[in-house]
Amino acid sequence: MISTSTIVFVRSNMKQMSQKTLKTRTAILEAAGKKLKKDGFDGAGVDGLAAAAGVTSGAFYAHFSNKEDLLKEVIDAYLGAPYVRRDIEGQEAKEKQLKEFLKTYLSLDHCSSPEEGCVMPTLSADVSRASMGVRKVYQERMLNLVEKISMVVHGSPAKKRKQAWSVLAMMIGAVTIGRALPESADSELLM
Amino acid sequence: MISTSTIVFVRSNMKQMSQKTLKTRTAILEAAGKKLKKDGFDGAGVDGLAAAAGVTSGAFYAHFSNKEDLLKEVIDAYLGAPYVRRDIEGQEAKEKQLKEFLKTYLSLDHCSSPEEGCVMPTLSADVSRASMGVRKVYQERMLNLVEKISMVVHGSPAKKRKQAWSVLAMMIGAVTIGRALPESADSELLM
DNA sequence: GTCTATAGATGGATAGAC
DNA sequence: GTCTATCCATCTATAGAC
Repeated sequence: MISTSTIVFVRSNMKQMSQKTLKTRTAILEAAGKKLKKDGFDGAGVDGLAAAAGVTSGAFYAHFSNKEDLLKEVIDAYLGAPYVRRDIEGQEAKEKQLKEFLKTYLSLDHCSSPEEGCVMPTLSADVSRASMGVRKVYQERMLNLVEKISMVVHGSPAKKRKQAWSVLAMMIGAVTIGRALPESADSELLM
Repeated sequence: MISTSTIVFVRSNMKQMSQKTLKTRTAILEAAGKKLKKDGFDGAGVDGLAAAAGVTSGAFYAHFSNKEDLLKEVIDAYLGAPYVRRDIEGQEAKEKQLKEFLKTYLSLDHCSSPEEGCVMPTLSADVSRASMGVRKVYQERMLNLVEKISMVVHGSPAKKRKQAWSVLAMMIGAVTIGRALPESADSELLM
């Protein structure tokens, strides 16, 4: 199976591109991705997204066909990417890692910096208003995450998946609420 | 204590207004609120919000000082309003009502119609980007909900509140995910 | 591939007639 | 209080120079 960090840059339908081109594309993807998470899909303009990467809209449209295309690629590249590692062996070690993961995820730090944080709490509502192409990629990444999380929890296969979905839901909901509340009123909400 | 349905319309800082004025204001609040939930704060324009209530932007600005003011009032009026009733007596009846409530909340129906549904999943991300005034009202309404939910669950007072927050988080997260996924891929996510 | 410049549409908000 | 009309800023996307 191909790793997440690879599939970000190499897709079957992607034309050959030079190292420099790839570098610019990646820079836009990263900087614009942060801005997208911070300001929301409709809150960020293409000019601003491009400027975040130190380029102008002309360069932007050389790499992405439109703003929604960027959203799709951001989700494909970053949704759940850094959080769950596959290389950990043993049930106990996996559970420990999930707990560590949750502790980081449900933290004031994560709430304070949406631009650095997870894609799900900030962009899921935008995905629900986006085209089917975006939602398909979202689904693909989410199912990937669910599969990984369900490998850690207990119960029958169906129960495990259901619980994995619940864990994901709680993560997204908690961070969403934590960010909407003023200051650190969420001390009892987080872990 | 004053009831939610009353506080919607009568606030201490609100000037006296005729029945007709109040009726128009309420119509905008309701119709524009639905549109806000459907399209997001930045996705809905003032013209469109007004048009949803059958008026124009001129009328809109006679009732709300700006778009963010509408967001604040929508949250004040609708966040959690119809879901938890206070008039139910007895622990058992309360638990039963919470279960019924959750069943409705975590349903395909709720996911399919954001404009008719709860404010939290659609507008929380927008609140986190809004001014402190909006976030304060959001906090007020959320604490109100948490208090009601914590009256139903079990454990020590601190534990009860913590669990109430968890329930809320899961509700918001589940509906958010359910709406972002394509079609009914969320059969195992919902209840 | 990236820039500047711009087209064309829409955004929030105000002014003045009624 | 509500309308029409409008100002001005910003938006998405494209065109043409380099």
